Amino acid sequence: MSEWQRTHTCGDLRPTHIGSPVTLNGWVLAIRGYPKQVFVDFKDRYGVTQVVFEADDAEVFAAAQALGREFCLSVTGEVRARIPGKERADIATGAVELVARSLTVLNACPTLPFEINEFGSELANEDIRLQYRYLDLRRKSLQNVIVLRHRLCKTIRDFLDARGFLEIETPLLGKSTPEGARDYLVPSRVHHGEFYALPQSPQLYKQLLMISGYDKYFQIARCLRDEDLRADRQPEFTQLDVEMSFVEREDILTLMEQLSAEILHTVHGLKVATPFPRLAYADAMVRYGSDKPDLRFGMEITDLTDLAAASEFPIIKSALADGGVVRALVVKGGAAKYSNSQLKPGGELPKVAETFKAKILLNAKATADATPDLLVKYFGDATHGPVRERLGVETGDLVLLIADKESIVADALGALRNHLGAALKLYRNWWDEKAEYDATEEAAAKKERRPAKAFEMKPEHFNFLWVVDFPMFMYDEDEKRHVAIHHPFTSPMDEDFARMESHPGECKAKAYDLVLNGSEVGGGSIRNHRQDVQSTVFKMLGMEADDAKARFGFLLDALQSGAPPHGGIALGLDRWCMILAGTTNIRDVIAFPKNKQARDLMSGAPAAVEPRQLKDLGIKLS
RNA sequence: GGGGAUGUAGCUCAAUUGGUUAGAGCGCCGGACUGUCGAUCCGGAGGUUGCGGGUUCGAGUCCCGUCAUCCUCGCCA
Repeated sequence: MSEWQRTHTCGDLRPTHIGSPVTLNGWVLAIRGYPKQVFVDFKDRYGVTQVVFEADDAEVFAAAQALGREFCLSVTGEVRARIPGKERADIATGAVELVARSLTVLNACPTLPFEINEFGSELANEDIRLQYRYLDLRRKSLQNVIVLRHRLCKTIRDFLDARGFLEIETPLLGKSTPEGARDYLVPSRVHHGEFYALPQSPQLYKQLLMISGYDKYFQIARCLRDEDLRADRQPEFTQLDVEMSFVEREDILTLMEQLSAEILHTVHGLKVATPFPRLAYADAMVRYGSDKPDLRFGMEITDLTDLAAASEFPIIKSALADGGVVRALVVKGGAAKYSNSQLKPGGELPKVAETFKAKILLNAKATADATPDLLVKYFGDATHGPVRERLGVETGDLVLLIADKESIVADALGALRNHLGAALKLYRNWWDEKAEYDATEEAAAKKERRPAKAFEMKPEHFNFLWVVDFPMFMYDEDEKRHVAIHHPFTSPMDEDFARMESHPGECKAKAYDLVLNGSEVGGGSIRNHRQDVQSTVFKMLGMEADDAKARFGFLLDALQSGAPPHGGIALGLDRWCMILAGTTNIRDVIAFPKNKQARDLMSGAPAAVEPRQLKDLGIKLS
């Protein structure tokens, strides 16, 4: 054993170790120099131990003078009790300290480009932290997330393994199937002019595994999509991919409910109630303006189209004449919370509606002295009463209305509902509550030198919902054809098999989404295991028979070779991690993420390559 | 691809209507301090205000362009 190899971690030492010789390896967190001692807070991912270098040992004392923050060290010495009254209850090793007898600097560290500690000072800009990701990852809170992610994956693997699932790897180099997202392409050196595609998901392979008889499959799979990024989107992301044979929708939903409950229990010690509520897509869109509604708060949307039929108000009249709808949100007690300037065009709320293409956001305050009464103006003398009744308007409420195309009304009111829910604190993210709690509790604990009492999460912080009964197709105005709402391998409902071609807009799919706190955290479907049904779906998506054969011939052939009924789901692991870890930034849950421009700021990827490499590939840049 | 925000010291941020030599905290360097607690006290170094152009007697500040980063809509079967 090398002399520098550790006997314990920086989180291990306790009073029982007093008198023992130990060696610790780790990094310098902080140095406090005195004439007679140097104190070093010594850390690794397990904890922090105070190391003392004493002046009577001239050699180590001199060496300690030269230390800097984030140096990597090996320290050998003796564990001793801290002098009475100097113990610290707030750190695990606080009763003892290590007296250094020898010091090995394993590696020095230059002046830090940013503050690694997240203590007091604000975090540096993300781009500089991404550039030095290896330093940023030394931050305790990032380490916690990385550990949580491991715990999540381990829980999933154990859960599925215990139920007979096999984890099977599928290829990274596959065939481009230009339906849906853009593929990342990989040029073939052996076959000039030909390309592999990196998988957007293992969808086809897992279906083929079902056909091969591996009836319970899962994979924690990397998926790649060459699309523009968002705060919650990376070019490569991870899915828990699951597929089962001889199952129906309920089997998948039940399994995922059990898995979700198991995850919450293992990761956060919470017991969430199952089964999860279910909501039909159509209801979700009308009542919440979203296919992934956040049900931690109410504020449902109310349809007023029928009552608006006689309206003479120009905006409503023209919207209805164009086949549109009129729907409203009631903000309880909102009349006093939103000023007229926040409500007029360009104000806070209309801006939200405008983002989602709504031409105008109508409002009406229900106050005792409201003159003119805008609901009368919008709906007329005869109808404003029934409108008021249906909305349940009370004095002090604010009514927000949009009259427009149905999809616009749903999107805009759905966005407004989310905006209002956040602005009026109708729901709280657990991490926001925790931040408030920590700000007071940790400060108090620090002052009193006691361990901070941990914030307690509740099962109610995690609101699960299934959205089911999605439509099969959606007409794409730009492409002038139907596109699959889920994906083209999804099975229509049994009763819709026969009318896919005659009434595509009315067909529903055996698809389902798992929603957690207003985030889509999973999506799946029962697949087409009959070749004729699959062929019809392709046809409906505008694929000619030979086109379908060229792209998916292997699947169509396989479906005729004893394909069992099958279905599955994919959970967005990164998003799960975000919600469990309490962040809205996907980069916080990935060890080495890309930035918004899909660049790795640390390595510099993507980057130009040697002309020789291009020549090998037969590629000329224009 | 559209909209928005930001860019000033190693880091986080100031700098009045366009007006002296661009400041502070943290970090860094040096010193002090007999047990500290991600210290404290004293001193010091550190800037082509992202880059390029323009307006002006004078630009961190105004204008044009450009680059970078983030947020957002489109997009993401």
